[in-house]
Amino acid sequence: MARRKKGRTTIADVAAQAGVSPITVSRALREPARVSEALRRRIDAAVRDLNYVPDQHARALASARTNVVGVLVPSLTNTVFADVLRGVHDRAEKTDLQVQVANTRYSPVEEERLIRLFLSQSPAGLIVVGIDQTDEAARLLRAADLAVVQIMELGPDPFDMMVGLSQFDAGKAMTEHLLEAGYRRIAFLAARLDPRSNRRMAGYRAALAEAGLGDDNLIVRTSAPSSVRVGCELLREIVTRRPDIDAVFCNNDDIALGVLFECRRMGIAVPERLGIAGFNDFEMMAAAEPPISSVATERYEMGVTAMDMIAKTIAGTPPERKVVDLGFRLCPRASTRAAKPTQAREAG
Amino acid sequence: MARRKKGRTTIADVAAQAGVSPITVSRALREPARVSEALRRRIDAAVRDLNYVPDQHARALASARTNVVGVLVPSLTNTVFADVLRGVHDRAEKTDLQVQVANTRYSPVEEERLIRLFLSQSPAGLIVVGIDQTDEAARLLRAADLAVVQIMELGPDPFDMMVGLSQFDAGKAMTEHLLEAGYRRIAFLAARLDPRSNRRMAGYRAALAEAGLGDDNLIVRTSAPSSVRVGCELLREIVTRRPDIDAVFCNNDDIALGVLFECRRMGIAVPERLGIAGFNDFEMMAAAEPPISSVATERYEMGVTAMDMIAKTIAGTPPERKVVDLGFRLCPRASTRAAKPTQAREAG
DNA sequence: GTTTTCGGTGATAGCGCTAGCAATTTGGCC
DNA sequence: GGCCAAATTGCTAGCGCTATCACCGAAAAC
Repeated sequence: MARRKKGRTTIADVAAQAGVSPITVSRALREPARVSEALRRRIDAAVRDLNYVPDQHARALASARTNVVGVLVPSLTNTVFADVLRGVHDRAEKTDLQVQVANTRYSPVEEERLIRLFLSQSPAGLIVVGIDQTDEAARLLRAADLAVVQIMELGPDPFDMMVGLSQFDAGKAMTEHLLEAGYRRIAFLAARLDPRSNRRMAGYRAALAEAGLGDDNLIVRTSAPSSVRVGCELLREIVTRRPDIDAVFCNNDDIALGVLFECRRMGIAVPERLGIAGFNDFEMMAAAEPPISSVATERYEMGVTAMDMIAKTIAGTPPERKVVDLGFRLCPRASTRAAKPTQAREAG
Repeated sequence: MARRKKGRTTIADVAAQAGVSPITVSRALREPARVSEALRRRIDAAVRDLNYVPDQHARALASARTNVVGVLVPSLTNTVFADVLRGVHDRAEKTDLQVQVANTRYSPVEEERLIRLFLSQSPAGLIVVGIDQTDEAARLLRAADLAVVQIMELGPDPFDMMVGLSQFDAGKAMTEHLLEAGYRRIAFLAARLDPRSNRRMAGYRAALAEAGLGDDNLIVRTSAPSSVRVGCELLREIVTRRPDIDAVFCNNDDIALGVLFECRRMGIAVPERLGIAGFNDFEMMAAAEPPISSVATERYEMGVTAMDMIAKTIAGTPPERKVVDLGFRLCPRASTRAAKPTQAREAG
């Protein structure tokens, strides 16, 4: 919308009011330590008096640096990323950093395009999800001189910083929990598999293999995006294909919820006849009837930490640890409390 | 992150390559119609050749206008707003507009602060939720020369543009559905009430009053933010206080889900002993057992439309209709199919 | 044929800020 | 008391782009 910003209060106005040169005001604002106490006070007063707000565009143009942190997420509706974004925004609010979100739609190619787009605007930092960027995207990020944080999972050879958890370990831990609860024929239900789901599934496979119970016929997936309805459908599919299963490990809570509803519809007793486990530990899992076991992850904290690492890096005091493992928390609930006691380990 | 953008390809590089002046390139990019066909082609080729990306900061500084659209939402985790934001982002992607999201945390004061902050950066447009801004915020928005869209609900005297639905009508419609289904003692359960919830509740009250069934003792609320667990608690509270209720209209789907789970725990038959209705029509409602009645709203479409209105306004071709009613859709399901047939209307 | 119009293009002058260096002041030291 | 280093402040010159006005040639009008 056109319009000269006629009235805009500029740094020159502040300088005049404080009786100093504009550049001194600029410094007082950016590096207070380099300006004498007396001037700093006069300048601060003038800034407040005039209600001065620096023009980010002029600042960016002159300094070739911005206060924008780009965040590339695979989905804007998935609660998992909404939680992360809340953390990112909350932490950003305490700084003068601006958050710019973009949606990669789970496509590495789209992600690369967006990384290029962001880099052309010299952001102060970039937050990307996971470790499966395209080779070219990885090259660009490594070459770029900015703060980059990879979130949601951990991996070797980070571009720069990293905060997440081992999806493999988490998937394995839940599977081991099911085994210990006495379940033996544990299916894995998943909708469209993103890289993190894949690693959770790998954890599931590893646990079953170690118990001598591996069986790829127990895995059911679909290419549809995840939803409660898909959970219903996946349950129908697995009980048709393998009526002998005694538990399902759902790749996420939406699916687990759908499974629970479908069990109710089909008259399958949970947890006696079928154990149900989810992943993410959405709030509803504990409130369900029966409460559904899940794996809690520190999503909000992940967003906060990622932003914190970037803020610290920009401030010139990079975080001590460049890779942070936020872990996960197994939340066993009634949905996996099988009749049989813990005679686990003895394999089946 | 310091660093001169040394290599940056500028408009001058493009101009040189195309053999024209920089200003002509600038025009070719912004108002292609004003440049001759021949030059436009040469310039487009040069842009592609050099991989030129305009510097948004320089552009903003020189023109005193930006391509930023601010979006102020009350919550970043509420799925309702996540849906809207997805629409906003999707539509923004087709333009060169950038989306800047901020969280008001349901506080009008915080909203006013953020509006001030945004306005100081002369955004191209602003999307705000609802019609309950502070007087000062309203004054600022009316005075500002930019595209403003109010979303989620409708009301008299819009600042500029508006896209939403009548929350009152939606609340009333669902209540009338419950009455027609034969329910007579219909409770209203709500967590922290935002202005839109309040208007839905007003619709509920109006419908009951018209049926001669009004009774404020049927309303239960809490100041806690909404969640499934809160739904469980609210159900316990209402059945203790009023064991005679035969249906609950939940202010949103989270609560409805909690109610369903708690009914199961307490052995209350749904829909025979108790009808359950929610609001928003989240995907899980149709998949639940029994499927839960709800009111669907066009949240994604609302985000798309709001952004579209802004894009059109900025392009100089404002939308024909400045106020768009996207309506709602009643989704009756098994959870409100009471035993008694439709002998409604006759009041009770 | 001259003037008016006008589509198309270019030259100039900043937008508000900061990098880089110069100038000035202060303080410490012999 | 003079000199150098450090601390403090200011000047100059843009960052990359666009608003504004000026210009030019060709079609339209007289």
